[in-house]
Amino acid sequence: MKNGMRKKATIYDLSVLSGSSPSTVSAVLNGTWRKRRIKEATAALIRELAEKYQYTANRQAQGLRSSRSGLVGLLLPVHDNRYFSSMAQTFEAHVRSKGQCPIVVSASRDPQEERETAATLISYSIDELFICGATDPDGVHEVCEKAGLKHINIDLPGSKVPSVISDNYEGGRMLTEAIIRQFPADKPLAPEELYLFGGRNDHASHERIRGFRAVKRDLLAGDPDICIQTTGYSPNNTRLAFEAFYEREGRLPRALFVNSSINFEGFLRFMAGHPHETFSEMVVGCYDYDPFASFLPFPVIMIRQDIESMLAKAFEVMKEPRPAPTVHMIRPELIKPRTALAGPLDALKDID
Amino acid sequence: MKNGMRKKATIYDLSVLSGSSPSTVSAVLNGTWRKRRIKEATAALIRELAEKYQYTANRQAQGLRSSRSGLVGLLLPVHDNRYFSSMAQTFEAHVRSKGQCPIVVSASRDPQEERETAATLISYSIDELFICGATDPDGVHEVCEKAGLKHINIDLPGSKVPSVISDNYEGGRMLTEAIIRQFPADKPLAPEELYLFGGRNDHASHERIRGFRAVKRDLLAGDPDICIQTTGYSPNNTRLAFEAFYEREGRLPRALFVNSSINFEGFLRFMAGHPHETFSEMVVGCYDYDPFASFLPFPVIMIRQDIESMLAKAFEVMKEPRPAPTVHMIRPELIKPRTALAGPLDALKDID
DNA sequence: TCTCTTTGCACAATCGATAGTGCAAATACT
DNA sequence: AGTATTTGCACTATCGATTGTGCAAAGAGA
Repeated sequence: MKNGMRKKATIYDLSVLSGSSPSTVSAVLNGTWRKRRIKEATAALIRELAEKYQYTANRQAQGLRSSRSGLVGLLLPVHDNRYFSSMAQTFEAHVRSKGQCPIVVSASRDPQEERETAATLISYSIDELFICGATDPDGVHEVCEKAGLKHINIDLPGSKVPSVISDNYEGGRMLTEAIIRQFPADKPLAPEELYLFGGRNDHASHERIRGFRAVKRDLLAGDPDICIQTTGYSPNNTRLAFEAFYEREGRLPRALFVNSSINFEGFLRFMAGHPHETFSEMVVGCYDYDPFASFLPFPVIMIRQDIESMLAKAFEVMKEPRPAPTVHMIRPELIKPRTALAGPLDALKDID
Repeated sequence: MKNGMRKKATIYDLSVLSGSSPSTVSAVLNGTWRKRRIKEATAALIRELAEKYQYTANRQAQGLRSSRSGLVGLLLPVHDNRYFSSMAQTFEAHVRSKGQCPIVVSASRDPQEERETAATLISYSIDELFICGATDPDGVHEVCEKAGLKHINIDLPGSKVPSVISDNYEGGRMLTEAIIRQFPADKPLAPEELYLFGGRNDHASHERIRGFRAVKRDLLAGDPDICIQTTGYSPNNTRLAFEAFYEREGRLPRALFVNSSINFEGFLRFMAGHPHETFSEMVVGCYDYDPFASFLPFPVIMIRQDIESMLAKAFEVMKEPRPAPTVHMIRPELIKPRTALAGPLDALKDID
């Protein structure tokens, strides 16, 4: 085995070594050789040489010629959050199983960055783009459309192409009901004791709030507007909202519906400044699941969005030739307090 | 603005539109035009047309010609964990600021998958590879070396190229000492009451354990071997180890050093099966930081690895022409219980 | 043996950008 | 005016693969 060759082997190298033409080598190595009526023996020889010289196709050349790169993009708001990183993990498995290469990037929930990032991915001729949690899905759509790039929305719906989202209304209902039922019948919750914090002017927040209000009116017979505090998705703004509330009221609400784990982090920041006892009587529901959050010192009810099903559906829809711009809703799951779910990590073999 | 053109504009299109040759267009748009003595007016015209027709260079063609793709790879064990997803987030910011495109993939801590994944990235002619937490860094090294790809190790060191890692010995010491000091002088910890769970036969685990034992011997004057339970990185194996311990001893150790947040998830699974009181008296130290874990019902002391500094150092070393295979150690930070740190998320603007 | 078909492969154009080279026109200089 | 420079750009090969087309040699059929 003579190593040390600086440059990678190409079909031209193998062509010389095998005595066949580059096109023959190409056909053998990309699987189209039967169609081209290449002799089995020729193919075998070339495969052997390819093995010996560790040939791997140059994807840029392939992509240039075929205008398909084998790259599949996932556009996320951010990486460092269990929801989105689980999304990345599951996405990667899907893409790799199709023999393609995942490329996951984040665009900070900024409409312009979303469009520019999409454009960058397009310049690499990615084959498909999954747009997850975009602030402006239709803006990204335009960029993709113009480049003839197939794309789909996840988590937040757009209007031009199919979307696969969590059933936020139903999830909001489930979570609200679970929060209310967490209180014993002899100390029931009053309507003004259940607050929702977080979220902003996006579809997911709207639907969750709609579910929240519906159940609240049903079960608690009341729903004061003051109980909805949309703080955006910034942890710090969320913290400020809690500080303001606490300042005003001298206490926290008995029950809390937190719009996302990112808002929950804002709550943590508030917690850091206040003693344990402040929280001892409260119940929190959070739309998103995080294993550590599930074990906090007060009951935390969580909603786990069914990432696997959402992505499975998205990949399925992606396979259709010209899918209608339908919104597919996937029912999320209610997770009771103190629950440690298995995740993608569990698929790993662990040696040593 | 006449839209609707299916295919993207190329330098040939602009060449026709501008009346210049493709090479002139290319030079103007890639910035080498002054060197080529192109008239300012010609350049202006071409730039204007490029703007109008929304030209963006085809990176595959560029890459094929120049054998540089503008892609920079990060190889992770897994995505869905705060440590690695923060790594991805910070990495992405660095790469984007250099005008390149990040490509983050995971290889499940499996040596063969690590090598194959590196090979895949190489087939896309990535410019650099950051190998993070690889089980077999030197195996990946061989693949990169053979392809002439510049690379560096992060988190776990290799022997052939530079590595930037957390100072695990010092971190292990800091964490152990903090755990011990968490106990009041009148109820001090005995050597056999402090256990370490998690980790395996890797450099990071070894160093953390070395730090653990050194401090334990110093402060507690004893260090029984039984107190080290290496369970690997699987949450489930970790849970089993705790179950076994509990079965045997009828209780948990008073103090715990958990090797990583992934092992901590195994502890969560154990917690799910046991009532609150089981943990009320204990102190846990975890090597890794997770904001939610920091607020669990018992004191959790955490180590935050300094991801920003590690990556900053890695990118700095990467710039050197032929860096020596040194191991650079970055001191991690001790995080006291109930601490919610700001993260990369805080850089986001939040509108609405 | 001679035509007809099938087999097996080589040739050459192409994808979109880059960079070395060469050459006419414009300008400078004597 | 005549030569020497400089300016401004076009030409062309190249990166590594894909694919439509063409053609010689081998085999089949009469």
